[in-house]
Amino acid sequence: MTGNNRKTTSTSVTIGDIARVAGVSRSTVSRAFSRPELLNPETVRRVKVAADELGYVVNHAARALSTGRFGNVAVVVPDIANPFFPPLVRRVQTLADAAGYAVFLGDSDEIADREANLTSRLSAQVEGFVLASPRLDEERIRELDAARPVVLVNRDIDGLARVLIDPSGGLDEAVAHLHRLGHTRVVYLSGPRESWSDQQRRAALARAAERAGLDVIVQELGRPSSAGGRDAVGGILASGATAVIAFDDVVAQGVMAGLALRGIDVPHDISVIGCDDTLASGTHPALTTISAASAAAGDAAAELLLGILSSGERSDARVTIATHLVIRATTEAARTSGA
Amino acid sequence: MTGNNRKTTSTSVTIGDIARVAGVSRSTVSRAFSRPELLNPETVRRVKVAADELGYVVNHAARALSTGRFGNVAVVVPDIANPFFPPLVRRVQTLADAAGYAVFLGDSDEIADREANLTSRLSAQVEGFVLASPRLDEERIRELDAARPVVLVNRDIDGLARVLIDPSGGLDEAVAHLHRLGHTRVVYLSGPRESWSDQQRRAALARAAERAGLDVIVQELGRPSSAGGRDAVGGILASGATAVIAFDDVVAQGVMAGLALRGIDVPHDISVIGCDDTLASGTHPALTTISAASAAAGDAAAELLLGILSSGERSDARVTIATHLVIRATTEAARTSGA
DNA sequence: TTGAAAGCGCTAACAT
DNA sequence: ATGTTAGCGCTTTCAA
Repeated sequence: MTGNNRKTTSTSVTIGDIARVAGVSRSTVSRAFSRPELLNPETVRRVKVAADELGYVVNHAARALSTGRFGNVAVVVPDIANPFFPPLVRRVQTLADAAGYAVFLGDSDEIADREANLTSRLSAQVEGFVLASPRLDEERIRELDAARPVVLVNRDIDGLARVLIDPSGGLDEAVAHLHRLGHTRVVYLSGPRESWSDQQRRAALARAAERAGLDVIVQELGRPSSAGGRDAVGGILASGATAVIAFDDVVAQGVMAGLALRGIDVPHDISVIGCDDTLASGTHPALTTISAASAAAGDAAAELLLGILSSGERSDARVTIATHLVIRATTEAARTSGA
Repeated sequence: MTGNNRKTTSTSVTIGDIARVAGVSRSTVSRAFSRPELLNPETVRRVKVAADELGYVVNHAARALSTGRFGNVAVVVPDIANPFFPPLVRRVQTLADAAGYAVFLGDSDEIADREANLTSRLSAQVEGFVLASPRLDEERIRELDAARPVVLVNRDIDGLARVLIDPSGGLDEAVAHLHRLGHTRVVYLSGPRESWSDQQRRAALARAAERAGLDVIVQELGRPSSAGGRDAVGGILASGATAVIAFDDVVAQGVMAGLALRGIDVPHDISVIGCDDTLASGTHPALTTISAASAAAGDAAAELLLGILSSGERSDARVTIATHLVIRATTEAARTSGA
């Protein structure tokens, strides 16, 4: 009853088919979609009716070939399974979609060369990129940007559009918090070497600690993972520190698991602070952490990119997102301090 | 010193340019890339040299237009921020990439119509789909599959390729476990109505509970979220149940948070079990849960799709992934039972 | 307001 | 082993 079982030939309906059905030329059909204001409204209507009667969907490849515009953007991340990224990806997908773009996802697995492959492969079919925490060297990023506009997240390259989560606010508060609680020595569990965020965090922490007269020991970790955090507890314990600040919440969670395994109580015996606030209060005890608002970063990045694409003008905007300390249960007065 | 600063005209180099430089025809250049075995090795070499001297990168749109093949696949999920999906997406991205496909990501935000939009928009530029936990009705999925091969995850549609995580093993064990501990009444916090997983879980739980003589009360929840779980504790408490099984770990985590807020101890006062094992031991207490291996599901789905694409033959494979109970700390003997 | 014609960059018969 | 030719589906001058 509902209607006509048209020949839904799974093979694509073209503009020519519509033209035939609607009794107009192919250019008219094309215009009905791209510049309907140039046409007689009645003609537009006829075309549209014919179009969805036939189940027409545009062939983006053909359109792209003709116009040079693909209607796609790409977002590439080092590890989509790292909880920092999904909210970010989600926002750029949502905003891009609303603006009519489809989005490619690239996961570089934290390795720069894979990222290079992805971006060069993708650059042939996207309008622009959001590169979140890229591991690529600056030169290759600049090259990419020369071909297609790039918006960076957590990477600060002069002249490119970027959104930066500034850890210093949160880290200042963390250091002050720890200091107030009587801690005098803290270990920082680092992230990947290529990570801008890690470099920022190291530096901000060093500055804040210097001011507060806190001792900070940096322990290298590489790929941020729960297992990495777990395996780091030996070193942490050996350092004599009473507090640890981890590169991110996932690592912090691993540290807590490792500590628990050894029967060491958090926060009684040792305080721990994470970064990114990706685990909410889902740990035990609830993790004190530094906010990171990855969804907000995704919004900002998407807006930047879409702005560039619609205006056609590059941007060297540098938007900065402040952080703060979220105090939960894993920090408390140091036991072993005060001799 | 390193060399020649060629005219890297960010505007694309074409096969014609290479042909001119290498002194061959355009078809020869094309063949040098797609079927080099048909050419004189020396010719191939000359072409390749010219190609990367000019910085050539293939125009996928043009290639797609000509061949009908895009070299892209799409994976669509209801919510990339739900921790079940990232590992899955990651595996399909990795395997697809290895097979030479780029991957589109679609996030339907749990809404069927958005999913429909995404898939129809994407179907014009992909070779095939992985639909993870689709919210679409069967008819629309079949239509999509008619146009492009679809591999389903956690959705069981006859005749389509699908990978199914079967909750019954884990749920049987969960019920037995609860029964053994003396629980007699358990509430099940449901997931989205359109979710095949939820339907399976309800049914499997009902069967297992029936066998064990356990009382199960289903409490509807809709979109699975931590907040939803938190808000459900009122109802849970009112039900008089001593245990709750949640649709997924995120919901379970919310329940635990809500319980903690009211000073109710887990597992002393009430036991809780999650699903999917996405939070590892990252909760407090560590969550007893039902395994789900989303990464494995991603592998299976990717292999299925790539198999279909390379063989050119549809598949109605139905691969099933078993689950089991992972006992951690949130389950223990019922206090309030036994009158 | 609409149509005709050319061309986007590539591949694929079909020659040679 | 290589060149010629036509055409994928769409947009876009240019004419009418």
